[in-house]
Order: sequence, then structure tokens, then C-alpha cells
Amino acid sequence: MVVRTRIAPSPTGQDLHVGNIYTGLLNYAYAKKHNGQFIIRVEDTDRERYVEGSEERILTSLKKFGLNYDEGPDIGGNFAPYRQSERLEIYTNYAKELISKGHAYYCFCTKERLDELRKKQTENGEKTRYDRFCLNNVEDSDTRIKNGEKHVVRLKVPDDEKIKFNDLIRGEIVIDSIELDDQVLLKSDGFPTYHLGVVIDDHLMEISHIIRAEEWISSTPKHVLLYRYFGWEEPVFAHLPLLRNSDHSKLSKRKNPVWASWYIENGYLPEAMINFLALLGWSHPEEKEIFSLDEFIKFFDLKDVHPAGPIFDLTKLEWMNGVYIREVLTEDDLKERLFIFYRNDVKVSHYIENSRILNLAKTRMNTLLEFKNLVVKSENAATPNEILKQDLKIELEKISKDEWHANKIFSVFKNLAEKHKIKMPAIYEIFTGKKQGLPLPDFLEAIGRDESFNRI
RNA sequence: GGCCCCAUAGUCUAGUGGCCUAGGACAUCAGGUUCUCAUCCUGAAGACCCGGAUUCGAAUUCCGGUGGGGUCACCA
Repeated sequence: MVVRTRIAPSPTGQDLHVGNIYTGLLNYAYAKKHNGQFIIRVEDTDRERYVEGSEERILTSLKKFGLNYDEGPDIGGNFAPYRQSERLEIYTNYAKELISKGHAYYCFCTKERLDELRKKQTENGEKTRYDRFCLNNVEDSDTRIKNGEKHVVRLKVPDDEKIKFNDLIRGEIVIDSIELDDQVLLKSDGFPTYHLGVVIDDHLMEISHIIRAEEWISSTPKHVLLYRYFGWEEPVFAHLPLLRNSDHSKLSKRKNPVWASWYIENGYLPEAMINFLALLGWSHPEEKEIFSLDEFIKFFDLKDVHPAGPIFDLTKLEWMNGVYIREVLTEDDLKERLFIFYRNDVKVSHYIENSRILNLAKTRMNTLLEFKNLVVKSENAATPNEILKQDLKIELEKISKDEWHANKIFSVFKNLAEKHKIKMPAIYEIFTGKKQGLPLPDFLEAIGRDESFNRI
């Protein structure tokens, strides 16, 4: 069997969501492991929440994180179009097929009636669900539609049937159809709901494995029903654990940075992020913590995914990002990343070229963002001790340009510290505006005599 | 609340009946290296949700609780 996986983001947020990176990563890895294809389909069926530019940012971020897709809205593919808003006719036709088979029906109920119904059911302590008014009472639907009356198409869910499906991660899941409402499939604006769109497109695009988040488990029976009514073969389902906030609730932007761009802007490396995410719900057979995407693909299997929802905790990501900066990336790589990161910051760029500084800095930064703080003098420095400062100048001036070496500089500092009965950090502050940072004599040697004096 | 999913340290996890006096990593703490801060090295502390059952033996199987999460839209 050809393995084809997909993620189906909605352009309703400002960027790619970390949850999508996570799901995307596992979909990508699974497809690649089996020499299959990984596809992006944009599910832009909610025009109320549609965010302009979102799709473009999502696609860009996906590439930044190395999740290169084989088919998608911007690159096309054999199953185009990959944007649901461009496939409306397909959904309408299939909805009609369902109606003619008696598995779906038109509904003309207004939002007001539905709200009223729901309110009443809640008051009576009943399950809130559609009462099938239109199924039972409407006979002239064709003429009403011809007259331009607003309508939706609803799925006719069996009254009482245990619907089963197998989940690769969780085993068999059984849900009784009485738990299911007569789901709207086609909205009154002609757009499909998620449930209709996803089933039709996954089938038409020959998706073999549906790997998505756990939150979809309870609606999977609806999808199973649709596959059955269309007479299509079911794909393999695998529901991934949901990433959580530290209070264990579903990961949200209120409690965590969730946008891909945030991580890039804060100096996290995509490969570190990928490595970190890979370790959520899965572990390397040799208990390795640091490994590449290729290695992940080699060892990954959906069956090994731990079903419990992990807390998305930046602490470990920060450490891991530091490991990538100081151990995984080559010096040239790191330089390049820093140049890109600081491309608009002239104050920083010349420090990046200085290999000595770079090597001093990389042991004390976990993110690219921290580099600047290490090399650029802090603006809000405390007012230095003037006497010490003058003394420092006098002593340093005795060192010629040719002799400007760390050991010379250090001995000046040492003598000065003894004379003034102070500790190193006090001298530190004069040059950097901070009490701690890069080893000062080495740093001063690296930036040179002239700049060292400029900093005093 | 109904239904569904889940349950090893603060966090990510290993563990599929005896190798577990439960292993690794992050974080924490202590010590060492050191011109600050780090890096690095060494060490410490810290967990099988509870109760039954099965078994010679259970973190591991079963049942019941409890706890957490998800879902119940013309949102995905």
C-alpha cells in the first residue's frame, strides 16, 4: 500500500500552530518512513474566521521547519486543487448523492429555532441535538430551494448502532450512534463543514493514514458513517496525544506561545524544535535525546506513540536549543543562522564574523536571541566608579596594540581588583554594562584595543 | 452532566509478569574545574493515582474507584 498522509490546517490563525508542527512532523515522518507522500490541504471553509495571509504564513513556516510537502496548494499535485474553497462543487455533488441515497436531508431550520431548541433541551436536562423537524415535516424541499430559501444538508445518523473503528495508537474505539447529532454537512453558504470536506478529500486524494489530534476521536464515527454511505474504503486512523498547557488543558495561545513565528523570532532553531517535538509521546530506542529528523524517520513508528497528552514545557526545548547551538551546528552553520537572525541589526553583525567571540558566546546562549545580550553593551548600565574607571584606563593604556592579549589584560584587572578591593564583576560592568557574561580579558582581546577603550 | 481517551518523579519518557532495591533526559540541589557567568565533570534528592482480583510473583493482566483531558456548533 502506498502511504499518503496529510495535515489540513485552517487559515484562521496568524501562523502555523505548534500543534500543527507536531502533527505535521509525525505525518511527515510516517510518510517518509514508508516512502510515501506528505500532503498539505488547506481547509478554508470557515469564512467567518478566515484570516488574510494566514495560509501563506503557514506554508512558509512549514518549510522553515523542514516539513517539505509533496503536494499542496502552492505547489500543486495530481489531486489539485488543495484548497477546499476551490472544491465546492465536489462537495455539493457528493452531498446530493447522500440525499438521494437517503443518508442525508435538507434542513431549513433557522439559527433562532435551533438556539431555542437547544435552550429548551438544556432546561429539561436533555441531550442537545437536532430534533429532525425537517426530516419529518418537509416535503417540498426542492421548491423551497428553488425559491432561494436558506438551507443546510444534514447527515441522517442511525438511531441506535455501535459504531466501531480501529485506532493505530489506541486500539478499537466504540461509540454509540445515539451520541451523534444529525451533523450539518453542507452549510447554508454552500461550504462544507469539516466532516464532509475531510472525508471526501481524504478519499479523493487517496490518503491512506489519517494521523490527527485526539480531539477528533469523538467525531470519527461520523466520518466512518460517511465512508460507509459513499461505499469507500476506510483509511487507517491514528489519534495523536494533544499537547497541553502546564495546567493540563489543551495547548492554547493564552497560556503558551503557539505560533511558529514566535519560536523563530526568539532564536529557536527549527531542528531543535523538531527534535524536541519528536520526543513528546515518543522516545528513541536507544534513549537518545539529540537526533536529526532523518534519524527520527528511521526509528519512528506510530505504534510506539504514547497516548497520554504531554505538557508542552519550554524548559527542555531551551536546553536542547542550546545543545544545537554549541554541539550540533557547525561554526559556519551557526554564523549563517546568526547573520539571518540579525540581518537588520548592524550593532550585532560584526561580532558574528569574529570566530573567537562566537565560540566564547555559544557556551552561554540557549537561543540566538541571547547572542546580542552577550556582545552588545547594555544601555542601562549602572554608573561606574569614576576612580576605578580612570585607573583602569591608565593601566590599560600601558598595553600596546601589539601586546593586547588576554593574559596581559587579565593581569591588569587582577592588580586593579586587589588595589581597589573589588571583585571582577565590577570591572565587568564598565565594559558590558552587566555583572556577568563572556570572559572579559578574552572578549576584550577579541574585540581589539580600540573598541575596548570605546566601551569604557 | 452524557460519551470517549488517558494515568511512572515538577516536566518529557524507558519499562509489554521475574533482569525493577523502576532506567535515561530536562529542571532542582550539592561539589569539582574556572578571572564573572556559563560550558564541562561528579554526586544527591525525587515517581509506578487508590482499592480489589488473577498469579509462586504485577509498574506491567483484569475489574472498580479516583483524577486529568477531549468532545457534545451552519469552528476546524
